[in-house]
Amino acid sequence: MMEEKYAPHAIEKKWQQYWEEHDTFKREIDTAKPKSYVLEMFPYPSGNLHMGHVRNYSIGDVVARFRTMRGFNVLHPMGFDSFGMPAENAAIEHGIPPKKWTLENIENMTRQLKQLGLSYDWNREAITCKPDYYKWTEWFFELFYKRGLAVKKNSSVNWCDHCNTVLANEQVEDGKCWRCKHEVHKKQLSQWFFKITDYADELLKDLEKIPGWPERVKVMQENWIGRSEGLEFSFDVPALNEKLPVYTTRPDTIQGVTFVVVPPEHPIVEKMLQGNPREAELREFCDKVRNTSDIERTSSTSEKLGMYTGFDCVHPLTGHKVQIWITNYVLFDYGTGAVMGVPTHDSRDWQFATKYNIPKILVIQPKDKELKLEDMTDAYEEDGIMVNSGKFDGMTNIEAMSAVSDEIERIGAGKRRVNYRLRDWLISRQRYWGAPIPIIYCPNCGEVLVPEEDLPVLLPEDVKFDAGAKSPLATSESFLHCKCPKCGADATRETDTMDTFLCSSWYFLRYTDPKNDKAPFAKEANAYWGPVDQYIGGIEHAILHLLYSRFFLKVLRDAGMVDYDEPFTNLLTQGMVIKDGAKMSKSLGNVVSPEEILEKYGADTARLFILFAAPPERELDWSDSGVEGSFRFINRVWRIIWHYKDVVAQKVTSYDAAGLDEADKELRRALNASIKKVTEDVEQRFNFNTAISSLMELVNAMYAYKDGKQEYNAGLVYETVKDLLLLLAPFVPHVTEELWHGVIDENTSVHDQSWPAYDEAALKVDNVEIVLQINGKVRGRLVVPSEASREELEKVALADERIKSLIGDGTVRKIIAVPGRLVNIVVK
RNA sequence: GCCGCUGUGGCGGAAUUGGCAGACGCACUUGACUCAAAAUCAAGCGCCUUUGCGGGCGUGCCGGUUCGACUCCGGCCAGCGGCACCA
Repeated sequence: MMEEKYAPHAIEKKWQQYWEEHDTFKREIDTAKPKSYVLEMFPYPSGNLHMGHVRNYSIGDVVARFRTMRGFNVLHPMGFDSFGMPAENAAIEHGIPPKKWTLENIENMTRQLKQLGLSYDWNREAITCKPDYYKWTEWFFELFYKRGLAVKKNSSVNWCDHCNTVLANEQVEDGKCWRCKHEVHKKQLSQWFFKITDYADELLKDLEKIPGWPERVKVMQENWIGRSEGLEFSFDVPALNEKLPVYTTRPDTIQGVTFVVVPPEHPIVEKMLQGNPREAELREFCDKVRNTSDIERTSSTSEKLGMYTGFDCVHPLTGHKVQIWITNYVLFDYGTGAVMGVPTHDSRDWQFATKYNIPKILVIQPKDKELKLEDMTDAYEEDGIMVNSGKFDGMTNIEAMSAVSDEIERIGAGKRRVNYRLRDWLISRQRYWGAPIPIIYCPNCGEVLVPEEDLPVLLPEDVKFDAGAKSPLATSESFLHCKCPKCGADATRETDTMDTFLCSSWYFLRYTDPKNDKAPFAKEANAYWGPVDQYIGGIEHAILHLLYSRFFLKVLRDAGMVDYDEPFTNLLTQGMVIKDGAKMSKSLGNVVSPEEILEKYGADTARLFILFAAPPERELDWSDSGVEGSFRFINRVWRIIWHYKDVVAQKVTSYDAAGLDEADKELRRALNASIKKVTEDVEQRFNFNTAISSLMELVNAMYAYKDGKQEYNAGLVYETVKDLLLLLAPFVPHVTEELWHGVIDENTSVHDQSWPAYDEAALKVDNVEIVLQINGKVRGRLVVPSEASREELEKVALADERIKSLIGDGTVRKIIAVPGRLVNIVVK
């Protein structure tokens, strides 16, 4: 039944069809089995899979298939993150409707995914741009709205001129749009936000609850959230009868304050400008600062500029007058948007004060030397002892931090406060291809939610895509106009859509109950499957998707929909696929398309190479001859099994372990060592590369056995062939299925079998080669019984002729014997 | 500037608890098979030195701990990635 030669294409097509017909990967809740939820980040349907996808999904597939064979009920779904700009650009540039473009791409990519032989339960597919999915995205918006977590507010937001839309903070990289790489600038607009900052503290704290995440991802999230503890207090501005609040993490330096700085955006600026004798000059300066690009303005290397406003405020502790300056180096949207200036203990303030000749007061002295103001060239930012600080003098600055905070709180000038770098998540987009925001604006009732029974608000198709800076949805008359659900008056719809990252913040929950039309998912279904046990994807989502999803889940938990705190228990971030030292890209011309590899070698070779070439977290260097090597290995497996097929056909399924000869024992040892290695590498470490190399060693042992034997032990050969196929099955699912049917059992699937167990006793060898060292240098080798004791080892080592002559008349000071490994003789 | 990761043969990588550095594969060399080539099978393959046996050196660099260090400690260097005027 099996062919003599390995023909990947026919085999792969055949078994893909077989799995589909037999629903091999369909999964239902089964409380009798432990569950495991294995998930790979779903793709954006750009049209074609790239090698990064192949790597991501090959890793996930091995884990899913392995865990299935280990007895888990494995949930392994796939879908498409299918809203977003590229579909809309296709419409603008080529006149293709976004829906058509997207669905065709999904079709093509689904075909490619199926060609890879991935063990997905396609019955659970989730496609975010389909109404049966985005209905629930809209529903979640309403849930957040009702919980006070979705709010429309006017603020300074990131705007991309190229994409004609606003962007979330997380979507601005290096001052540029994450998607089109054009420069982003700030705009004052009224937009919808999700209040992720309400969860800032928990998002930070709960990183402790996910030890299964890579440290670096957690560090990135920690930095992004940017928690800091400090003091917020106010300076009185008598001339305006106002208070000017500032935030500091260094309350200990408060007596060193010699100025206060505000950015042009600060509301107090306008009050100081009106009627100011230098109004024109100051306004010109403010405009100049406002017009510098954000990247330039927020770069720490930019020159610090400022102008004195002519206004002073009063220091809350000393009562001294302090000048108020307008500058370019304060961020309006962090803290209170105003900062106290301490030139002696903050490097930025030092630069500023030096440039404008503002006085400096030293308030901290280092413990080991004495600083003199006139000798200093920069601020002293380290710890020390308080000076020039009245009653705080003599304290360490650490003590002064709390003493000053206490004092400020006592006199009622301010309070301790925690601040975050994290900003609220801007979720509205002035784009067409996204889930509509289910809000209606009524002249009488204001903002009104679309009633739940009217969801989904469907995307209209009669729109103009090149509407410029307003949402294309505003160009559809049929969409725009509606009746107020509360009072029936003529009303209009919100024309912005939601950020696609919102759609992808809950898709892993939908997979647990994908066909539900009463709710986004049933609590019971999710209680069985959730949370995701193993999540696999690219590091580029370290902040964006992985932070939003964590936030989403916490809100759903508070709403009683789920009973756990974190969506992804374990996370594996796979490295990039590179070639010739660089990321594969069209412009470099080093792209290898999965389709050409599949055509030339088939899916099994592509999968095997990608898993063998590097450990999953590291970069993978694509090598054409390496692929060739993987193909060769599969052929080698094929030939050795072809060679043994008649022995296997005898179906001798047992043998007497006590009656084995040396060659038999060696093969049996290789088999059991390989089972152990592959099991541990896949289960505990995801070291697929070393798992595969041990399988290569096993195959090499099968070749050695072939040449070293007159008569095969049929039982041992049967066991070896069978177990080899089982061990290989998660990596190369098609060829193992073919061989399984061909030589082991034509009536069952290799993928329905249990993972093989190893026999510890079979790993033992009778004799081992140990190393003889003198002063740590290898000076000889000796074969000894493997259970030889320390004393015996010492004895045989000292009896060795070569060792004896090398010791000569030196004195043996010490002998270290490690059974099974070495004897080290220390000679003087 | 701050934080993180990575440095091992010609190349990808292995060494899981401090115990033979270089598993496995790629490339290369040789042999068998062949009229020949490819494929396959078998053997060799860190560097220097030696006819050979052997000897010396070797995991980015410098030092330390140890009988013994790719592995632990201290100090550097290089490359990559993230954050970056967050007060």
